[in-house]
Amino acid sequence: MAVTIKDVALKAKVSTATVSLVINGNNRISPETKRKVLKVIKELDYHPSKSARDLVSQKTGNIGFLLTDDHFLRTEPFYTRIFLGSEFEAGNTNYYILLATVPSTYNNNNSLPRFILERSIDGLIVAGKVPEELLSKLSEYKLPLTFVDYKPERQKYPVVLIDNIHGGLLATNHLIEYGHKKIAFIGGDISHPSIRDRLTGYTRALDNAGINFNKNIIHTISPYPDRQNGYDAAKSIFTKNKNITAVFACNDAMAIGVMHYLKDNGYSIPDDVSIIGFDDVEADLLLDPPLSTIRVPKFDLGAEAFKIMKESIQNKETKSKIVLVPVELIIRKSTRKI
Amino acid sequence: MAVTIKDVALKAKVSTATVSLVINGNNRISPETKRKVLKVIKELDYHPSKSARDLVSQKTGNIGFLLTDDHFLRTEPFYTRIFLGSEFEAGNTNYYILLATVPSTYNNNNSLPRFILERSIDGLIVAGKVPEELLSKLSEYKLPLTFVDYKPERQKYPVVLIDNIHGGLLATNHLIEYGHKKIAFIGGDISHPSIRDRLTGYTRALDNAGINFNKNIIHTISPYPDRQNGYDAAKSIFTKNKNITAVFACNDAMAIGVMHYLKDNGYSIPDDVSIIGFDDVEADLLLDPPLSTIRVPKFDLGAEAFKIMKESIQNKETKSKIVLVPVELIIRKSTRKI
DNA sequence: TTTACCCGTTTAATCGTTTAACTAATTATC
DNA sequence: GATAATTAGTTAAACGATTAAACGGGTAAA
Repeated sequence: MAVTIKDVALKAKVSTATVSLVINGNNRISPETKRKVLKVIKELDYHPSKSARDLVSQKTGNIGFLLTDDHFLRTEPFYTRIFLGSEFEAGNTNYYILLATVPSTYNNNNSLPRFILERSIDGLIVAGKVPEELLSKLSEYKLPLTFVDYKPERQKYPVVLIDNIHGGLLATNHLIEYGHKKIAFIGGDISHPSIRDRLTGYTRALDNAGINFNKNIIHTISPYPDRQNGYDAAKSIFTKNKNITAVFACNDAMAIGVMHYLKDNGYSIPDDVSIIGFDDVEADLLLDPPLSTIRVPKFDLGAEAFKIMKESIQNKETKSKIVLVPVELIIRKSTRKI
Repeated sequence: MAVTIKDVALKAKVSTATVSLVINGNNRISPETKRKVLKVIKELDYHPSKSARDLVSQKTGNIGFLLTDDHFLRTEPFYTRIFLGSEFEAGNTNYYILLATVPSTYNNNNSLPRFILERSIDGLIVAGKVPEELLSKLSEYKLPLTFVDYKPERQKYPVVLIDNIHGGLLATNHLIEYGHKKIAFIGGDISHPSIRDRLTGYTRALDNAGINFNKNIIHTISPYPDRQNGYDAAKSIFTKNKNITAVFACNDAMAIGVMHYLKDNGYSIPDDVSIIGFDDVEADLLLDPPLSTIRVPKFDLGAEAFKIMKESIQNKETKSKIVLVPVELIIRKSTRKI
């Protein structure tokens, strides 16, 4: 059996209360007693039991991390990186992260994750979009929440988001600085907030540079921003417009599709067309040429969400602030000056 | 304040013991009382507190996952995938995974992870190589251990490993079946068990096919199996041997280096040289040509380790069995028949 | 000298469960 | 019909900490 506070108290000839007070740095204890107790603690290699502490303090030292199963399992490790960022940040603290997934089809018949029902978390990080039903059930608990990469409708909690507008601005500015004027935008579903924001950055950059906005070279009707849709979008844009010199794709997957289309049709990258993506997925470096892009620090998103969660637990306040995590322009070989 | 067992007992007009017995499926309780209690539980939406249960049962329902900090943070997400595999498998059970990293320079002055000292795990999964000092400190606790992708010296615990020998066999057989006889092996430090095993698979396959083992086309002196070393190894082998038709690289990183060397020197892949790697990293698909390889199911490694951990907690036995997780041959475009 | 206060420590309740030991009522056994 | 065995439930201790309240001795103020 492990060493308990009683063993320490006995050996130090004090009460368990005294030991507890020493451990918790209470200054009511005389230096002498404190020294004596600490000595015994060291001798016995005593460490307080977390279970016992949890019960009496009505805290758990755990923070939940919630996402939908499809986000957890999808091939491109976006949300799992965020999760690892939270894990990393938690490693520097006294908290542990507990992970749970909910079905993306979550409805009122589904039950909440076990860690909520059993009260084994002090706060919850929600990553990515989750069903509305889940949110309303969640709000019945007085649990501190923090959202990351998703801003719920009626937002009353802290939210950590990618600075998509700035990213769109950076990418487009980069192309403009390289002398490009005919810059196509290739995006997915425009109703998705992050894609909308990236487009906003794009138009803002054009505006700032006094370049005319040409809606013929803007593609925002793909249902999902994947490689195939990037390929198709490039086809539809490039067959109708002959003098495009640069493309800003709303993410790397689409950018890769665009690259494939261009290669298949005799364009050379970046000699004929410059191209920049968004995300900075691992594969970018292996492409030919390596893809310039906007780096999204997924790890940082998770770390930031954790920090905010920790704060809002400790401050007992639920401010609804929005934190934008900065992105970074990564220049590789797929863009060139003209 | 949350609903407790007392609230249920009060409302159901029974003792808390009865409620507890009902929850835990004890058959001493009459169907009638059971129904009554369950009804109240549902009405009050009662869920037992994990903290309280943990304390009294002297279990925690948590399993620790331990690895060194450099393994956690390294770019190629090998161990984090294993971790996610364990997380995934845990999601199907009543366990949570707690993550902790230790410095790769761990020595006796470092303390053990908090979750061990505070007794907040029921078992520990150790992923990858960890310092010997850590292991000996660990063994002072009566904690069930399971190792994954690492077999400690004096192994007394279950170990989950990649079936490297079979992988080497599969890769080499594939090349042999495609008609190759002059097959180079490009590996890193041979003292590393997994590289040694892959080489063993290679030699065994040659043996089975009655092909002579030619040590001039075997490269096992690179300190670390990365891309640059792959490039250099290819240079050293190909400048001295002219009639190599295929390469088995001990991992994909080296294989990519080999591909670069071959391209830089006018070889065409797979027309002049077939090449196969090992690991199946995401980038393989984006290479030109896409790389044939041996798929290592990292996720499965973690899941398997978790399953074994769970079993050995429940069976209270510490068998020292070795589980080999099967690998899979993935044929893409970098290998061809001659 | 009495009263009040401070200081350092202890006492004892508490957190929310589980479970061994007990009890009372019913049923079975001889 | 007396006793034993079974059944269904309760009582109370325990898990290992924290912490409000109580305590007693010493000192300072009245």
